[in-house]
Amino acid sequence: MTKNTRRTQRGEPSLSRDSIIAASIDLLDAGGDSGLTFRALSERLGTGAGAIYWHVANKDDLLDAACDAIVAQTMAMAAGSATMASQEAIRAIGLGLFDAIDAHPWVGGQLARAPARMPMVRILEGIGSRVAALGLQGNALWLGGSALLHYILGVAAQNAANRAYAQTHALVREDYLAAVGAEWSQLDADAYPFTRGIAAQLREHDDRADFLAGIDLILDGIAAQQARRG
Amino acid sequence: MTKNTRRTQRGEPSLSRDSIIAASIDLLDAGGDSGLTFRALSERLGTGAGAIYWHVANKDDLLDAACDAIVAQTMAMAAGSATMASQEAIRAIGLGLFDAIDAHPWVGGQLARAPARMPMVRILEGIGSRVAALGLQGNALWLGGSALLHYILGVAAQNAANRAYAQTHALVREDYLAAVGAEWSQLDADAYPFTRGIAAQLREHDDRADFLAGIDLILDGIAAQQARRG
DNA sequence: ACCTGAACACCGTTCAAGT
DNA sequence: ACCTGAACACCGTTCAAGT
Repeated sequence: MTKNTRRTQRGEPSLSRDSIIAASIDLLDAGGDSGLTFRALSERLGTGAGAIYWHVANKDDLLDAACDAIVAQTMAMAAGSATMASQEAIRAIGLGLFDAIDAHPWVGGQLARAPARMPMVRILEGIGSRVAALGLQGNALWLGGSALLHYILGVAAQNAANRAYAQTHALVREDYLAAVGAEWSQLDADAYPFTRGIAAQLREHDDRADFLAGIDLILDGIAAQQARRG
Repeated sequence: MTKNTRRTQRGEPSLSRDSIIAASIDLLDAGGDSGLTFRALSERLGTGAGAIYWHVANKDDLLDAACDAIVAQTMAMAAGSATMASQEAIRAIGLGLFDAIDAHPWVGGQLARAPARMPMVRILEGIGSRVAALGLQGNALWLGGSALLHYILGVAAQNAANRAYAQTHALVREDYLAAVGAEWSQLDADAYPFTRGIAAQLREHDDRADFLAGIDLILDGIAAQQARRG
């Protein structure tokens, strides 16, 4: 993610798709979705806005490539564990993604926005192949894989949104949760008994542990249906 | 959703928050996220852009209110069935939301973007109270409720993103799925065996049935853990 | 082949001025 | 109290012109 130094060797292009993507990731990490603009990017790279369009098609392409760089790296690390049991491997993939989105919250939003593209395919492949190794086939395999995928993407998007909201309103996690908890406590007691009841748990909960528990719930459901089919 | 007729009674404000929200929903339904602008909205309402700011705080407020109008109506309909078994009620809520997002795809994106706000609280309350009725308490209740919530929001966001992508590229569902399937079929056979294998199923699958199967998977997982706890 | 940078057609939001 | 509409500070994207 080092700053691109222009035309380091004579005749070589001063800009490359990779350096543009790396700079984009830096901007997104620093300022969230609104931190990446072609103006900020061209200033950082020391070029004009038009030059960037020679290497990327448009902003969607750029966001997709930035997201894919993070996801590809994350999946490569999580997949290194070939000797793991399938259930363990699925948890490892989930946690790897969780931590990656914790470090790069904009990735969660991008995964929710760009469906069926490479980043999602990488996750699908990682999850799906492990579900297949569990012994599922045909429709059960499809359903198990897509349930896990959608759950993971759902948590990713919500985490990203929570982070973005807190950042926009200049709140740290603690204060953000306290504010939401306070709001929920003031909901109408007849209409929102459940939400009022859990408002207190909001402050103490551990996103990462809860995320893992959700994966286990789905894995248990898969095992139960598998046992029922015999 | 009828066009606001200005100053129908003398002295009455010609604009109202409700009429602004209704017009916003129309624009979002017709043109997706990019269909809602203050310029399009003010033209449709026959006012200036500044007038709208007297009734809504900003665009986020407007999007949130539009989303909440749809979700509130959906939850009110799904909650009408008080005699249902809890598991049935959870499925009914899920399907109600699925169909609402099918009719208003932008709602899925908005749910992913605005965390812990009223639309999400309504869903949380509907789901959580039914999970509580299943007999869960304490941490198990929290985990079960949030797993179902995240799964539902994850599917909602992905469906919305798929629809938005297809609309932007002027594709009908069939052609969109065919295009994605074709892309997946051309992935490297060694790196993406799973994804290549399910590319064919992509065209035949039923989003709605798959969504329901995912809910059942989580409900089965909850039941299995409940049985284990005795 | 690659880059420049001004220009275009948009945005959300503000605000003095009106009624 | 409510509305007008021009103005402001941005966007992403294009494109003639340069090297």
